[in-house]
Amino acid sequence: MAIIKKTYKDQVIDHVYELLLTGELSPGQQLKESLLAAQMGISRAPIREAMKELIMNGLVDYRPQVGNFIPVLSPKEIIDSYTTRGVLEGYAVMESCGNFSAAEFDTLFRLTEEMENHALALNQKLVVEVGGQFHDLLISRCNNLQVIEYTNRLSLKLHILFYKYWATLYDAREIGRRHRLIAEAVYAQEPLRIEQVIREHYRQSGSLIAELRQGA
Amino acid sequence: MAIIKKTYKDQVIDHVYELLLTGELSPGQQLKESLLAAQMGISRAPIREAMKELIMNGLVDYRPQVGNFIPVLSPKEIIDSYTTRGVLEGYAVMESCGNFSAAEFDTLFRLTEEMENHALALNQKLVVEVGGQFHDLLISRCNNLQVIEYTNRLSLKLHILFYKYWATLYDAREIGRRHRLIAEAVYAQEPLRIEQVIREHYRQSGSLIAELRQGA
DNA sequence: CCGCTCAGAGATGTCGACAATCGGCAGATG
DNA sequence: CATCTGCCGATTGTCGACATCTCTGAGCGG
Repeated sequence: MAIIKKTYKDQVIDHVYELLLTGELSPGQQLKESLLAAQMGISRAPIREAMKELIMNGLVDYRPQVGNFIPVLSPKEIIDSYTTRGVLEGYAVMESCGNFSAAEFDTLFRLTEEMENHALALNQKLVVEVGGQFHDLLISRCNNLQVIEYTNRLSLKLHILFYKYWATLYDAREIGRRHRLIAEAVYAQEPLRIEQVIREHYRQSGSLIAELRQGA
Repeated sequence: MAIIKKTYKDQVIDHVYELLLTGELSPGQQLKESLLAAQMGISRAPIREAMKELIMNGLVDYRPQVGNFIPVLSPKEIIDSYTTRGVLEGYAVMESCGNFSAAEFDTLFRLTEEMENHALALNQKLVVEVGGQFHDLLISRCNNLQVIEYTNRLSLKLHILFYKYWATLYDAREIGRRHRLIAEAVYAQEPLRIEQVIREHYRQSGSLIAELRQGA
């Protein structure tokens, strides 16, 4: 078993993730170091450490001498972030599409079906979870660690900030159709098509989320 | 005039950049907080703040409970980093190639010639500087801030870590040829060709630097 | 009524000291 | 001689207090 060391800083990060996912923190809100420190019963030092990491991942906006804020992303910024993820993930998969085994191709298609089924059953939590597995598998064969690092950073940021919108983005059929498109392109091992379809997927998802967020 | 306030943290960052560029810090070496604090006459707190930012930009490797180290990049990691920059920059330019003015196209070709001339005159410092202007101009028309942010981060990291290799990467003719290829692709406004040529440029540059570093 | 000044509150920035943890070395043990 | 164990020095992790900066709004003058 892998033992994991949890420094205070890491616990703070997890705590803020929770606050964001549960909606206790809203965009634009300030994250006050003293308040967080008091709530968690620790000093401000590890809070500040955690803030730096959150800033690095784009989950917190930092204004010098003023404070840390939950970012308020404009529609364009949302689309840009998703588009960028599409660029990175598209490249990662394109570059590594020859590394997949037959079993992994099968898994891709199986996950697609699972997602569609969970969506039909309106089990949105499982849709998101399986969706995560799908994309994790997609980039798992890429050995360009730099690309993977940036991809994962963006992925985390978008997951935390827009988790709640995922469930209602597409209906069940559309979810299946979209991911089948990706899986088929990867299976066909056509680099250009892979990049194109993944980029398009994220660009459209970003646009939809931007609209949803606008309406809300 | 824009007034800029230099917090200690920012000064520490600049200081470490200097140490890296002048070679006073070598890959693998540890950056001890106490030592840096003593040398700069400040406490460890702003040092730690600066470390976080350096870590975020990939200029420092962080090992929990152990310390901060100048990264030792393997040849593959060097190539991966340059490849990733090519992917990001390629997309940025491809996506914004329609936004350039006629004057900016002219500038691109002019900078290319300047680089070649400086290279012929063996003025390597100016080659690097004009090269920076060339690439800054290339991505200046991109309005996807997320892509620009990642591109600039990677750009900074590679600049600081491999500045000293740039000068001897290519001979003068090759520098001219390579950048003319890029400028022409942008001028032609052919998206696919732009991405392809920029990716290839960085992939090859990364490979060469990896070899040079190996030999040294 | 509008705009400026400036003091106060509250936030971040910095400090020096203490605690927790890691890596290596000496010595014990088989 | 090889290996394990426990200690030791050094470095990072955390703390509470103080310094400095920003924002706000009350008061004043035009």
